[in-house]
Amino acid sequence: MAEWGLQAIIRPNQYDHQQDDCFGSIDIKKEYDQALLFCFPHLFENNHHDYDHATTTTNNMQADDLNQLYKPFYSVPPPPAASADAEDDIRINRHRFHDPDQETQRDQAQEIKKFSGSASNTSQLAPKLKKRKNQQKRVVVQVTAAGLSSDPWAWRKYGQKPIKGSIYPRSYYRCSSSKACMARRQVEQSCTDSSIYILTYTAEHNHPQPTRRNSLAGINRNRVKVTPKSPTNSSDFGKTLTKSKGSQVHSPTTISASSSMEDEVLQQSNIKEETTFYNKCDINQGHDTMMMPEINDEECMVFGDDFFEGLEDLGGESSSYYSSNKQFPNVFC
DNA sequence: CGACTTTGACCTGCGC
DNA sequence: GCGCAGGTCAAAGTCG
Repeated sequence: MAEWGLQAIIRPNQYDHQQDDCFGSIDIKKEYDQALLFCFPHLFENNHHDYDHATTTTNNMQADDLNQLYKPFYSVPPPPAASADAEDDIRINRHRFHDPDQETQRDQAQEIKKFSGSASNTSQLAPKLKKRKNQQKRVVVQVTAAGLSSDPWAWRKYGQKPIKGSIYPRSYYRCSSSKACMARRQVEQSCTDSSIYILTYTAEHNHPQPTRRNSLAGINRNRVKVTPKSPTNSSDFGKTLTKSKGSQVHSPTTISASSSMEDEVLQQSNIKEETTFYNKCDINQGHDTMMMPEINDEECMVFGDDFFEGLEDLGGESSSYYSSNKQFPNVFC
């Protein structure tokens, strides 16, 4: 993973196993749970009667569990349940749920370690982390193009920046449902696999999930079909980026507007998502697979800051494996 | 007219 | 303090 700042990838159907061996004390399950709740909370709504788990006979999730799960991400009650179809299809490993209070305490402890711990320890074990001081807890999700349009929240773009080390710019979105909502989303395209987009969610929504997206007004604009032109290097791309008014650049932004493939994805998904955003949670036989909505097995990887920090400590061995093989070692699975 | 995208400028944190 | 890089602002233009 030469240029990609994100140093780790994990597949949702694989992280269940052996992650303790791979990542020590890093709680990957926790990150994954958080990401799912953060981005796709409706997956957890009123579906407890359908939750399934391959290794237990208990299918019921207590209401208290759900309340606990929502705490970190909602200041208001969750919206009504998703469609019955979605309910039928959703399968969630109950063992992935966790106690957010414990999580909060652990996060705080980690933060304390991170910023007030021994400098010698951290500097020796890992390269200096370039973290913004006010950086909030964030959740990183990898999705494909379809996954981009599967987000039920209404996002409004407020900026785009070329990112050092990446040939693709990063787009910045804020929640447009409510002006007071501090939720943010960053979208950038993976350097190693242009079909993968990295979504980074920060802050949390302070309002219920919209039943309809109110951000569709601009989604059909700029539908000038231009063959995506992959920039050859960062500097070239930067020029293109800043001079591209009127000409589309293949970027996380224009992807939603100009790519023909994305056009189709969006047009189809825009229709579907008003009734049901998430109807494809799947279980592979024998595997405990939690599918992101409308995202295939290969399309979704979720992880958080703690995860990356742990990997940095590991020296990037795992990430180099992915960059060279585009596959995940079994040790991740 | 309202909501959107685009994009240059500006702000802020961090390393040196 | 300076420079770099990430993040945000806001004006301008577009679209339904």
